[in-house]
Amino acid sequence: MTVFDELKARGLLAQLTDEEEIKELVNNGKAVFYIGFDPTADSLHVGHFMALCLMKRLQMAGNKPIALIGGGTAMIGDPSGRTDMRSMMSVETIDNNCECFKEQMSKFIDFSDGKALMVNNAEWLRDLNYIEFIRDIGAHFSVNRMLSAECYKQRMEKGLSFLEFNYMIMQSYDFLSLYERYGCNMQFGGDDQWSNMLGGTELIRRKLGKDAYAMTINLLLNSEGKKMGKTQKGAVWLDPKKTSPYEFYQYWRNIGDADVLKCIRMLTFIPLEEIDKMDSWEGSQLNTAKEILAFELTKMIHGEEEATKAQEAAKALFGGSGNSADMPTATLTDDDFTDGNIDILSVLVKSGLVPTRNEGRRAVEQGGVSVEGEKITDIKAVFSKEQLSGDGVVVKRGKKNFRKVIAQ
RNA sequence: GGAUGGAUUCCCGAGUGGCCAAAGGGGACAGACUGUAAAUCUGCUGCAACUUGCUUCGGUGGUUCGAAUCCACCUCCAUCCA
Repeated sequence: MTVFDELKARGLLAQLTDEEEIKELVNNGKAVFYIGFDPTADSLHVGHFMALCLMKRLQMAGNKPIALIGGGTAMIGDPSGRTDMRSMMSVETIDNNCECFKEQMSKFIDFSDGKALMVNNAEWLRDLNYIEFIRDIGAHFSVNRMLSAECYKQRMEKGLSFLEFNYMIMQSYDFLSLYERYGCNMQFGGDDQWSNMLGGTELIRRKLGKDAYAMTINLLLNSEGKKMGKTQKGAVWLDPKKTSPYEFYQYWRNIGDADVLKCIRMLTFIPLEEIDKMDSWEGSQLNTAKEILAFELTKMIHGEEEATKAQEAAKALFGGSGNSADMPTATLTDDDFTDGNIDILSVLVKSGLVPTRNEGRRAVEQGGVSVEGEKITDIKAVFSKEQLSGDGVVVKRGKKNFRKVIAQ
């Protein structure tokens, strides 16, 4: 099976400027393509992961990826898919984020021997001369046309600043620059980037009279049409310091039935034949599929060892088997005890299971807290230091949140 | 630059002098049911104490025994006119 067909079969492809041409280039390893990443945070998240996978797949097929870090475009902020304006980031934050991105990407994509490139568009964007730029590039854009783009339409209701309006032009200019500098002939990205990407292919045609291509991949949406990879606490990060391997594992383990197979197809490298077999699974059998998904992804991001640990911890908690050594742990120090004792609310707060004592109180009152499997019903329950020493105790809030608490 | 409307707790949105920690909905959280899913039902949703304090309604001052509610100024946003 060719790369192109595989991408298609996995349901990744969304829109393409020229299917035949792209197929040809990609299958023969002749594509030099770029994917842009805006450094809006100090870690990549699940949303970026799809793009990284795509890069990897194409790289394996002999194509050359360029990871473009948007140190320049981040100065503006992409209005696509947003209803409000992005808050402006300082140059220092942006530069710091760029560094973090670089490091994470290097773990995933092979940049050795020029097999892939990583460039930062700050290089050519930040020093642009306004007048020269608008004469040279701006002249090729029609405002009427830009306004009709879907990404701006949404913002016409809430308001769109001139700053953000320029984002499309910047991204188009990126493509042109990469074409000129590195012979980059393709741009890939999330489907929400479609209009920005078309801007680039058109600019290249107008400016250089050359053809360049664009292709978008489907955004990872759940069955309700919402972007995946977000929780109430925010994005699911790839950085283990921001989202622990266990939390990462749990995110996928808890995915809805309707979304499991789609995710396996789109995100993992499991051969399609195997995935097709899972297609007939239903009911509680899907639970196995979820386990596979969670394990595979955790393995890809955090390595096999961490993935196994996360799985063991999950089994220990939910299945009652497996060992508890790898559970998330909270350590209490002497300062946390008064007269050698600590009350349940303090335990909950100190272990990070609840943010405030009020919430802890509520959790206990509603019967959501247990220690070593024993439900706590009294808000005033107290534990002595001795009880928490040694191996510690497992404290649970709700069904899925727990922490091993150990006194030092 | 001018006119008008607006800014309320995570979000939407009621509240126009005391009965307001603030209706209703959404979301989140907890419980029941389950398959660590979905749907449904119940509870709950500022902080802390345990029935009492404290902090909140864009910002700063003011009026008042008392303000989210009235006044002044400021900031920001939207719409229309230039």
